[in-house]
Amino acid sequence: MNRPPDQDLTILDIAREAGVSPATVSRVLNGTAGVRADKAERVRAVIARHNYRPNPFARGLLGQQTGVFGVLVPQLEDEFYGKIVTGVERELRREGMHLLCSLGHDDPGEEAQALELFRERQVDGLILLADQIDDAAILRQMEQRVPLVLINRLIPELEPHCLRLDNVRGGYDATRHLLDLGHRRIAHIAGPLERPGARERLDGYRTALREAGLEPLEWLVVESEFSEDGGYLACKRLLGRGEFTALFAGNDQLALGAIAALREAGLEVPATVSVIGFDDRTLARFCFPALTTLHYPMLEMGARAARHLLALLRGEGPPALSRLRPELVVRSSTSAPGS
Amino acid sequence: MNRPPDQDLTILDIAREAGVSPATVSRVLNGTAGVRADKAERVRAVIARHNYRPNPFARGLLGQQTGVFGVLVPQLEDEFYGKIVTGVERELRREGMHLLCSLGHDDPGEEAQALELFRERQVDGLILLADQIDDAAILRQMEQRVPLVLINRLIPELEPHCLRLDNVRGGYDATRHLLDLGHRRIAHIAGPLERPGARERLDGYRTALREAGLEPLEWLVVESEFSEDGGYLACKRLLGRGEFTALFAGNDQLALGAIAALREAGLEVPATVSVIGFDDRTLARFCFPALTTLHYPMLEMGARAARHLLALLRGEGPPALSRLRPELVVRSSTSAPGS
DNA sequence: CGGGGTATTGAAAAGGTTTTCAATTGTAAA
DNA sequence: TTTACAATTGAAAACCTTTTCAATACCCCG
Repeated sequence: MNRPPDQDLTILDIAREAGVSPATVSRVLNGTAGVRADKAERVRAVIARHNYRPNPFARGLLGQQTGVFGVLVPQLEDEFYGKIVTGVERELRREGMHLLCSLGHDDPGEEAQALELFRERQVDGLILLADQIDDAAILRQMEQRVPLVLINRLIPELEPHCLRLDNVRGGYDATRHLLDLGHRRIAHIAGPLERPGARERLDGYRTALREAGLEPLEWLVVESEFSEDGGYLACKRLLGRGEFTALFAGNDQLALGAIAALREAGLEVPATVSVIGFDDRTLARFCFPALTTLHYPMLEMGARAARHLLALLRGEGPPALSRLRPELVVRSSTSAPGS
Repeated sequence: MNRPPDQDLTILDIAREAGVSPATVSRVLNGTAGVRADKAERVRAVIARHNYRPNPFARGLLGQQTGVFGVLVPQLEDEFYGKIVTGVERELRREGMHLLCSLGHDDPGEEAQALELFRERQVDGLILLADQIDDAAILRQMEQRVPLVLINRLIPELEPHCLRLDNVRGGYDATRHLLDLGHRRIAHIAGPLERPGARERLDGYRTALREAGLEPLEWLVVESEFSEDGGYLACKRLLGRGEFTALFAGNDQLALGAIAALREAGLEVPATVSVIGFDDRTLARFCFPALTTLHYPMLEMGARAARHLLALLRGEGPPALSRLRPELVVRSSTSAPGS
């Protein structure tokens, strides 16, 4: 059923065997213009018999669609991005599309290189997960009329194609969970605030506090890069500033670092301090104590990006996409204060 | 410095501006045949000025190199494969090569599809991490004269291009570590034994035992798929069979499942039973107790595969590659018996 | 200065598809 | 039966590069 194609047949061979001109075969292949039904059927039969597929290079040379999508992610060492790519791939495979994969390594130059690559290779569409490169460079891509979807980034001009997590909601839910448990003094380790995602989570945190009648205290918030070491150091800073019974970390790695710092300070998690993370990486399930966190639906995010792109390609206009919502996963790192 | 190319210049434009024929430009580009030094210099200057790059589709159409490598991995949800791909990408990027990425989803049909894709797209080389497809299908690829590297798989005909971890050694080192701690009754949860890697780890285990003057006991070994649930069930089976003070799990996930089962049975790790894993995924560092394990150098494996392929492409013949050696990482899940 | 050879160079073909444009066929109306 | 159109179809050009083959330029020697 998945027989390899007979050697390398060209459209000429198919045309000859079907008794038509190559132009007609092409028309059947692309569904363009009118080909008389009986003739089309005959051509289709020959195509199927030999499992013929047009040479992608000849097509590309004419500026046609290439059947390849470009995907840019910062890296693949973190399962986070791997899962997103997996989500993308599953959807695309179904449509017979392929994936040209590039890593940005958190470097604006490499991200730009990747875009250049994608242009040169005439990809049919782009899925970008790039923090470093500036809006202008991305917009320039758009002028090449390549459909494009951004993940975790907002460019106002491209808003309908920006797929994001509802981070405000996530920050709110995380904080709310701690409030519901009875915590009143809740610290927050934010990710780098130049990142919109980190800012949004902070916003959600503040909103939840205010809604509970608490004024957010400046000294309870520290900023850190998204890493375990960062979390460790940030938590130490917090501990030096005053007391708190709960901590909302901007992501799971920060949470792990923070837990290490708390443990080192002789504080028990969650007995003395509750900790909640964000993203729900695999290790959140296995670390000790197992981390309460907000689940980032990575596969789903990738799948949506792919479907969005396919829709654009078909000229369907972007699907109305609500922002994806993170989901609270309660494990063992949070509890009522002093329990 | 990384200026995008001026619109889309063709080799004709370059030729005209340099006052030579397109054939000469082509020769300069590819370093073929003799072009008089001064002329070559002039051409190079024009190429550089416009940052011209030949159209990859026109090249592909002529059966030339495409500058793209195919990479097939089972999936990307597990950081394991993501890290390998990252290692590959880093090396390739340096050479200006790109990555067509396909997932096999542990399905022989999808793996075959991927190979077909790679053939159709005329990739310059292949890096395969595929367990399901049979040797013959892979060897058939080889007849297309595409350089190819296999990771974690041995096909005798392709031996010089098979890049593997020294699993026997790993199994030996793991068991030896437990023996050195003073354990005598050491159980093993093996991965699926139709996988060579799993068999090799088992071999290493047995060798170490024999070397220590212990006869491997059949009932101390169970087989399981590589998953947490599998580890949990396998460990329960072991517990039903008799007593042991240490357990060597075929990989980290198995170890985690086993630890859950041990905990459920009221046995402490490592106080009552020591557990050692394999691979050293991120979670091994963070789970509780932190897992002693053998580190699989994933980035290095990917990087070597890429360098190997590049060497083949340059016709250098395969680098003499010793099998990569896993490294023991001692954490908190192992200790002397009864301590 | 002529001959033989080598080193450079360019013209043209090839590679497989799509698309334009003109030609042909078929159909319906007169 | 003829005319006017629309529906199909095919020939040929175009896309951009590499490579073959023949031609030209250059060099050294006699």
